[in-house]
Formats: sequence, structure tokens, C-alpha cells
Amino acid sequence: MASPKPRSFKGTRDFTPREMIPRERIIDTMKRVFRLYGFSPLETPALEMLSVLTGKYGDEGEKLLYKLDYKNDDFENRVALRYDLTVPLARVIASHPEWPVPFKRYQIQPVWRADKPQTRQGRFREFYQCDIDTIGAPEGLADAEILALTVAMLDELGFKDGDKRAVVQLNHRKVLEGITVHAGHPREDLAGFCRALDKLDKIGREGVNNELKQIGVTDDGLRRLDDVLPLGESDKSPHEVIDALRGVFADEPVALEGLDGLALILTNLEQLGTPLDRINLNPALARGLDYYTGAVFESTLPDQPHIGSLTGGGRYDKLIGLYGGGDKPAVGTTIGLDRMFAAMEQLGMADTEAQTVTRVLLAAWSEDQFEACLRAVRVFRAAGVPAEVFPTTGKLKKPFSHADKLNIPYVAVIGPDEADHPDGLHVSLKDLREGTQDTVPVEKAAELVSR
RNA sequence: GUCCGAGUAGUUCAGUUGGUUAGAACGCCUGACUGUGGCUCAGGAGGUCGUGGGUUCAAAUCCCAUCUCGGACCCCA
Repeated sequence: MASPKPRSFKGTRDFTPREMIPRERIIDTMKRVFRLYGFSPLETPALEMLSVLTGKYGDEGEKLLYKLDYKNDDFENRVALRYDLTVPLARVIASHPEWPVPFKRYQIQPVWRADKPQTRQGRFREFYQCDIDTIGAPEGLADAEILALTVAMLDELGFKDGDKRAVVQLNHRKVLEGITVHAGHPREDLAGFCRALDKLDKIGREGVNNELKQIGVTDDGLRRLDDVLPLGESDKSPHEVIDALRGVFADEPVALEGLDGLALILTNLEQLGTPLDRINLNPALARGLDYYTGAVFESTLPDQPHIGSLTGGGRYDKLIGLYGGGDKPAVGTTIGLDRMFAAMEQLGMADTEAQTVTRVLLAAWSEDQFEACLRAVRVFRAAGVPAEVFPTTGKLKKPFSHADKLNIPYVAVIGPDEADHPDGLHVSLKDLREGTQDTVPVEKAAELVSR
């Protein structure tokens, strides 16, 4: 029997220790922030009933569902891999009407899309999503909390100062509705207008103008956008932008409602301690998805325009109701984990050197010292130092070479001199980066290595 | 789903109008160095040239098919 060539399914990835070590550290940081804001963990199954998923993502999205074939294929009971984390959340909420609201959860799990992957552009068939949502809270505090959390998390990860500074772009669907009407476009096609506008940073103002013309916006309408869109690129504070927009939309009550909503969110944000210079009120921010009903937001790195948004979300008050149990207001954000890692790697913010968590590798000079090695490793572990014993004795070249290849920072050698030291068990501790070596009691070695 | 390009050692690739036994670099293993990694030097292992068929005295090279991979479009995170 010929063994098949080992290969992985296209669009899926292995995360090697070298990748997982920084990845886990970043995820741990994020979870800590989520918890500080009172969001609790939720996990849902990879498999969902197909009937739960159909009709939620539109025709384009539906084609991307991974549907599973069953023997005795039973239409009622077909299943599919989850496509996102929002629909499963909606299912959970709908099946627990007794849960007190607001319900706040974070969820970090993979989702699957039967897309043609372009791995270099960061598009995969299996990828992680990280969602934070508050269900059952009206516009105001919940929106502000999501934004405050986003800024706090980005700060903790190092997206705080200089060219790594992240800024949250903020807008409101009702303001966008006002802009749509202001451009002379029918209110009913807000979604189409937003889809075109959302491409602004990708295809530029010219490209957006072309797209808008295609859906019927006139030249005069395009000119009227000049009253509004440039405000997003000005140095004005969010409150100043809102005041300017109040003037433009004096006769458009829906837009004024949106501006009131934004003002409330900003006030809450300030009281929560988020500096408003991290918020950019940007009337050009649209977000492509058409289920948003209120605030929409994205976080970007203004000095790294090629990286794209790190997080994105908004308020969606009508979506949960689609799954039964009545309308429930909701607001949330998605964190683009893969994009975040890519950004941190590009900007040199992640440690990509470590290939193992081991801090110290113990090596016995001969079989006679192997037991002493096992006693010594216990001391390191008890001190909280990740340590392991090289499994063979004899040539010390092997453990040293192994430590070198894996970037293990320390090797502790135990030979007759160390094992039978009159002052108790010693190790010869070598710092591979410095090339220095000292023979010290094992307890002392554990202390040296732990800092 | 549509349109292009590429498949040769573990990896990145070279390989001339078809012509002895298919090469390099890096990586891997061994030794120089019987208590010590990186650097250096010497040696070694590793390939049915993606797969199947065809043309030819002769195919990695030319032709056909097929599979896989990469890029562009659409869509999205």
C-alpha cells in the first residue's frame, strides 16, 4: 500500500509552536481585557443544523457553507460547519429566553467558508474569529463599552504610540441614511449606498464615485458629498464633527437621531476614561454588511494604511429577532485575529524567535548522573521554570545543539563534579546567548533562569 | 465560478536545438572536538524530475491528458 503524500487541506493551516507561542500570549491578553469589562466566555459547536444557517447570509454567503453529507441523507437533519459566530450566538439567545439581559459574551473559535482561498492575502477556508457582543442593551453605554474595550485591548497589545497607534473610526447608520438622502439617493437603497461607500479606502474617491454613479447617484449628488466626507479626514474632535454635521442635516430628523446617538456614546466613552483622540468620527465609514442599524466602527492604524482594519463592528438591533424570540438590541465587534498577528509581525511587535516554551534543558554527562538530572528538573519545575531533560546521555554536543536549534536560552549540565558536589546538587548552567557558564547549586540556577 | 503561470533532493531553485551516472545553496547526519551549541573544515545520506500515456535510437526537456500548487477577477475576514 502506497502511503499518500502528507498534505493539508487547501486553505487550512497548522500553527507551529513558533506561531502558537506569540498567538497564545496575544489571546491571553485579549481575554484578560474582555473579562475586565464583564464579558464571559462562550463556545458553541463547530456543527450547526443546516436549517439554522440557511437564509442568514444571502445567496453569496450560502454558497460558502460547508454542508456535510450523511449516509442515509436526511434532509431535516443535515448539518453544516459554522460560518460565523453571530448566528450561533443568536441561536443560543433564542433558545434561552429566560436568561437575564444584558448578556455579554466573548467567543474565540474557528469558522469555515467553502471559498477559494488566497492564503497570501490572508483568506482561508478555516480561520479564527474573535467576537465580543452585548445582547439586550439599548444604544449608549453598551456601544461605548465595546469601543472602550477595543481601545484598551489595542493599547495592551502595543498599538498605542507613534506609527503603531490605532484609532477607532466611528459612524452611524442613521447618519449614513442622511448622507444617502443628501446625495439625492433613495432612502430604501441605504445598503447599496453603503456597499459602494465602504470601498473608499480600497478604491479611492474616484472609484467610489464610479460605483455610486452605477447605482444612480447624479453628479450633483456626488458634489453634495463634499459637504460631508472630508470631515472624516479633518483634525476636528468627534464632538466638533458632530456639530458640523448637525448643520448639514438640520432638515433630516433621522440623521439628527444618529448624531444624538453618537454624542451619547462619546459622552459615555469619556466617562469610562477613553481619550477621545483615539476616536475619529468618520462620516465615510460605512461597513459592507447591511444588518447594522446604529453605530458602526472599525479600528485602523493611520500610519500603516496597507494593513487594513484590525477590528470592526456595530449595532444590529434587528438581527437577533430573525431567529425567533422577538427583537433584541445588540452591539458587538469582531477582532481580525489573523490580520492582527500579521500586523504585529510586520511591525516587529511579536516574538518570533521562540520555538519552544522550554527555558532550560538539562543534560547528564553520563548514565550515572541521569537520576541527578531528574532530581534537578523537579527543582526548576517547582520554581515555575519550564524545563526538560535531554533523554540520552553521552555526547554533550547533542543537547547543546538541540537547545541551540530551538532557541532554548539555558543548558544545565550535570556530571560527576556537579552530582557529587560537597555542598549538594549543583549544575553547570550555561547561558547560550551570552556564552557564559557557572557551576551553582540547582536552587540558585532555578532562580537565575526564572528572571 | 472565469482567465493566466508553474510542478526537479526536506526547502529554494539551476539544468543550453532532446544526448553518458540529473546539479548547487541552505537544511539534515557523521567526524575534526572522548564535559559544551553557533563559526570553520572534511565526509555522508537523500531524487521512478507531480502522475499516466504518446513521439524518438534516446525525454527533466517535445505533444496530449490528468492531478496539485501559485497569481488575477468576483466575494469576503
